[in-house]
Amino acid sequence: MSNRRVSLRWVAEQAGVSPATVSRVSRGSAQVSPELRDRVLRVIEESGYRPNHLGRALAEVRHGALGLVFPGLSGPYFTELLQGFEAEALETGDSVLLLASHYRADTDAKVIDLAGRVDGMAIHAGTVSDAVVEEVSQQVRVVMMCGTANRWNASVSTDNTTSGALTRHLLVEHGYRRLAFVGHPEGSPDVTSRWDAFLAAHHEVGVAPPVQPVRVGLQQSDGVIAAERILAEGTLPDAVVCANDETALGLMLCVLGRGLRVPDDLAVTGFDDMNMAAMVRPGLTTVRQPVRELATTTARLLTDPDTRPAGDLVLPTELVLRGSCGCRPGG
Amino acid sequence: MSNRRVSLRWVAEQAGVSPATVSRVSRGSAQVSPELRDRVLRVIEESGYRPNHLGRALAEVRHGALGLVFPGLSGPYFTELLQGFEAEALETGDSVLLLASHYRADTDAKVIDLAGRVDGMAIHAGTVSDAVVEEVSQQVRVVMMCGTANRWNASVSTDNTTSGALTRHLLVEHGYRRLAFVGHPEGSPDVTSRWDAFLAAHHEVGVAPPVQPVRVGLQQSDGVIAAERILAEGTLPDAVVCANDETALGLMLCVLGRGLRVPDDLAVTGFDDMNMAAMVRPGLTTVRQPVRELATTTARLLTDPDTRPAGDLVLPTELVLRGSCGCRPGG
DNA sequence: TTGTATGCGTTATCAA
DNA sequence: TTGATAACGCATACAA
Repeated sequence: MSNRRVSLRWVAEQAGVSPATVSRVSRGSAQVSPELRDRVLRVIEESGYRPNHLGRALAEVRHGALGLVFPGLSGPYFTELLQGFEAEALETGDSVLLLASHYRADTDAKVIDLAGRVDGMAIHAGTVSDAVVEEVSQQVRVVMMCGTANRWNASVSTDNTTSGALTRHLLVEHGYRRLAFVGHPEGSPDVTSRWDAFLAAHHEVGVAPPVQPVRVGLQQSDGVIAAERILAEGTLPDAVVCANDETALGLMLCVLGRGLRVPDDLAVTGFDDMNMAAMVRPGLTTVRQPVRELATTTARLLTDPDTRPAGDLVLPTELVLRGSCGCRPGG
Repeated sequence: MSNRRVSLRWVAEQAGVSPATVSRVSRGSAQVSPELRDRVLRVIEESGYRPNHLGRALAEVRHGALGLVFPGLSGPYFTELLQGFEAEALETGDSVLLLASHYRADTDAKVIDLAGRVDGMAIHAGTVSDAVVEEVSQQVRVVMMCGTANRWNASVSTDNTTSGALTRHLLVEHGYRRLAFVGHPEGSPDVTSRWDAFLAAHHEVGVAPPVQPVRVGLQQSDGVIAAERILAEGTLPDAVVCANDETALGLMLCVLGRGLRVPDDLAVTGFDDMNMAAMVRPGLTTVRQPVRELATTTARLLTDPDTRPAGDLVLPTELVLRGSCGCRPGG
């Protein structure tokens, strides 16, 4: 019977050995004579003994858990990040403690509390204050996702400047002159970089950028909202650069639903290269970002014993040309 | 300085009081004279002392954490479930340990391990074997999501039979005769119920159902695959009932991209009523399922001290008629 | 190889 | 009100 009263000490008594011996057998940490080993193993088997996690963690000074801090959870981006992180943590036998800030006021306290329950934590940029990041960085190993490293931790992000290459492509190859940008630059460091790259490309090429981005969130429904806002204005832009694929897809869906043609009436681009980008018609021109690798790399930095703060690690991204920008006409 | 060597005992020595007194002050569990209280508080403040989670949990025999076990993480459905659960857990100060099975072989072991780290766990149906569910149910409080209760735990699910009402609507109100079903009935209990209700409705009305469902997964890209499979066949069905909104949206996207008209050439329905369902054109006819409530209810059952296994709790669902089935022509 | 004893950081019981 | 002291369950130096 898997009675919950079975402790290591209880097993020791039953087997007629010392607690230390049971511990050794249980974790295979040292040599034990076959005879005693069998006796202990039998009792463990019959009693369904399982080492108590808290006792072990307290003695080992190790939680066997990793923390993951996000602003929110919605959308395929966070899903992929979460999935990759969790899968990687699973490999090393670590549990994953998830914390979403939901932009609540008491997030700092929650993060600090979380730090007391894990061996390391990944924090997505734009989620908690720098002060708190610094505080927990001194307590547990921390890796920033999509942000920048500080003195005590490392960071992993992807190259957002490809957003500039994409913009140049639209401006130079296709000769578009009026571009719109959909996204909230103040909302997240990633969007900030993409908007900056978007502006820089305009200046390089010598075309006037829009004075304002269309400030919406990063969900698919935000793309629909953006579309309606853009359609409500007098003249249509030549192309709209969305901060991510989700909004691009929502926007395309809405625009196509109104009978407009993409890219003929309006070119559309995204960022991420998520599954659906290749499946819609026309295919979505976008920037491929290794989201899963971002997650697994982060987890590995947290897990690997002999890694130390290595500054900012930037993963490469890649421009992916499909039909929605005007390339491969008819494709 | 937030030196990590500060233990309760250390604080006690610094303040010149007993450990018990520090504990009392720290957690406000008993009356302490203002004088000693201030002394202790000052040391706590200056040292940045924080009670060690493991020590506390070990003594209190309480983890302050909830586990969440899913098959996978992808898609808005799980995202919403996760978000709701996490938010509710946050309310009571519980941490959330996330475990995705990824359909791996060692899932059972992981689930059993998880059970040793939490006070209660929510398990999504179709994730782990009944035997393991039973085993962990005797160890920690368990609530099944979208499954059925056993002797030791409760379950929360939503009413999938509305899928039958939806099918009848298609058959009776619109007079469609050839329906297709997109989803994998053997893949999850939810889809099983919806497929069953779909078949039952056909029998009720006296129309022959399709011999086979279009067996694909539940992601948006699966909807695209399903569309291609359906279009590849000779004749188009009158309507296609998708197991969830995601696949319905993917399917619609693909079908509209090919120049077909919804619902004129092909009616489409989903299940969930996620955000996008109301935003696409035509609006997606679907069944509204209270996903977030499903999650919060589950979390509350796990959290509330005076709840006990209450059998199966079924949340109501509601038929939502929009344009994609043929209702409100032109809407 | 095996056992003893101590520490990990709290909480809680029982005296004082 | 306060302080010893014994759990809680396990790991590990150290001794045998």
